[in-house]
Amino acid sequence: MKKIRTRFAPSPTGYMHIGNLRTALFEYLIAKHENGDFLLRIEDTDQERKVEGAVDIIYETMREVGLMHDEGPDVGGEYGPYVQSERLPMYKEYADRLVELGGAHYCFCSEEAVEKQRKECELINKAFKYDDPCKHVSLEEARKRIESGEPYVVRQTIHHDGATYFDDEVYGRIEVDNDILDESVLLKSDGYPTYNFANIIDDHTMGITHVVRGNEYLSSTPKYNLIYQAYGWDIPTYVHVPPVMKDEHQKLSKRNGDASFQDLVKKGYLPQAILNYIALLGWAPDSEQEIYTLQELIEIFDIKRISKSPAIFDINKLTWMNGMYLRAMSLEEFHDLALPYYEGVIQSNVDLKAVSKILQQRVEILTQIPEMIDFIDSLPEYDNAMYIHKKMKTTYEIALTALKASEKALGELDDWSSEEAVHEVLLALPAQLEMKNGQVLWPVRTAVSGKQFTPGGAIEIAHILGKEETLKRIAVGIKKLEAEINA
RNA sequence: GGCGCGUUGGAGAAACGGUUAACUCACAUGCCUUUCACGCAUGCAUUCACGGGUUCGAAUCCCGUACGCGUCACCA
Repeated sequence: MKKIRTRFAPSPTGYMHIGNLRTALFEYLIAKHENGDFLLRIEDTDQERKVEGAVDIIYETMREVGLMHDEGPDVGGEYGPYVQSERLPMYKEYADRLVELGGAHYCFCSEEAVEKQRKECELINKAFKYDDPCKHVSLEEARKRIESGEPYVVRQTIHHDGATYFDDEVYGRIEVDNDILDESVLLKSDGYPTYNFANIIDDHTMGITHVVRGNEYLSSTPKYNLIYQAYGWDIPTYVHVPPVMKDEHQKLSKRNGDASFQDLVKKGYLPQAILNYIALLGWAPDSEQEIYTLQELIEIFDIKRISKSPAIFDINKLTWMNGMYLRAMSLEEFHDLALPYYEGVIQSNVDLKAVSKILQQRVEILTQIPEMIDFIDSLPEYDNAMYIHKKMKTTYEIALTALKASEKALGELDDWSSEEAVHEVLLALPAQLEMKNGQVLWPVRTAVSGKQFTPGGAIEIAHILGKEETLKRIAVGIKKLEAEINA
């Protein structure tokens, strides 16, 4: 059996679209599942849409996500060059050959002439199909006109009888009448190939066995097959994949302002979690497992389980999954990731590792960190009502008693190096005061944090803040409560 | 408009003609617990867009309808 070869062929637009990334993932998985090759090809035939630095974003994304290509512009390979703009002479050669084979012809029509016909079609609400007078120009004459410098394009020649079909791995057999196929431009007048053509030539000459792409190409695929046939080439295996949607009507796209891969990373999502999540969009494993490493995906990926219908991107589930990844890693790994988010919000001298420890179990996306820990540097203004907690059964009086007792007990504790010591001191209080744990700990937590919700409880927070700061905040609490009660 | 494709709960989805339609997210409730979160447990589609048909039996096969999406560029 032939070695499977797939390719990811993005245009350098400066934006790594989530849908494109998923296509790349599928291409990678299809190849690697069979120990095949995965290559990267840059499709930059549209000179007008070229964006500076866009190719680097592609490399960067692929690296971050672990989709390493075996061949490509940066790593080389036997089938190069891997950038379409560097393959120009080749397309011209193949185009000429296709003309000789009868699969295409030279066309000298002006864009205006084509446009005129298109308008007419639109008027009568008919699908546009260019009726090209140049089809009847003899090859000899055409060559003469080219020789004389007349601008031209190479246009596909289609015999409008019969039907063409192909078997897609996902959608099954697709059949269309040749009669509706438009004879589109293969080689533009600037000498660049169109996507239609470049793709075919590149995929064939690079030995691509599985063409994976969005299902918007489903209806034009028969046209491409006609070209393969004209050359006498084997038609590749087609894997058309359903789109990734923003909602039930719109695809995920930059135009809609939807998040790109880079945007998501910036928002605090992990590349691995993103990859894991998108693997499950439009594809489902034969298992109930949700969390997969890339290696596991390679092992279980099966083209047959790719879905035909669109999938809506659900940031909610990605967020959940990201939290799973965060919690599954070691404290050290998490700490390294969290560190940049402490920058500027924690200036005081606290044990950041201890902060990471309480955060790891609660953070879902990294960017949530700043607002979770903003109370560490300075005690926020807070309402006394926060001391009242129904479930904890606290009142102002109870809270005041608890704080006073805590102030005294903690004041006598000198060794704050371990959390255990603080734990021991505070947990000795409820018995002494004949209170429930929560009646002591809730007020303390409130006093030291000034927040409704905090990562970690009274003990962890007090330990992180240290003796001086903790006592200072408890004193503030006592003062506030006394004022409240006397009022 | 022609052609192509799709339609299982709020989202991702399983099911490959055979009893009560998996599982995950979300949501709700309870337990655990010093808050939140984690974790655990329970609930959440008498029904698979709709209408016919085939069959002893259909989400699964066939036909039609509706709705949605794609495509119809010297963009990819």
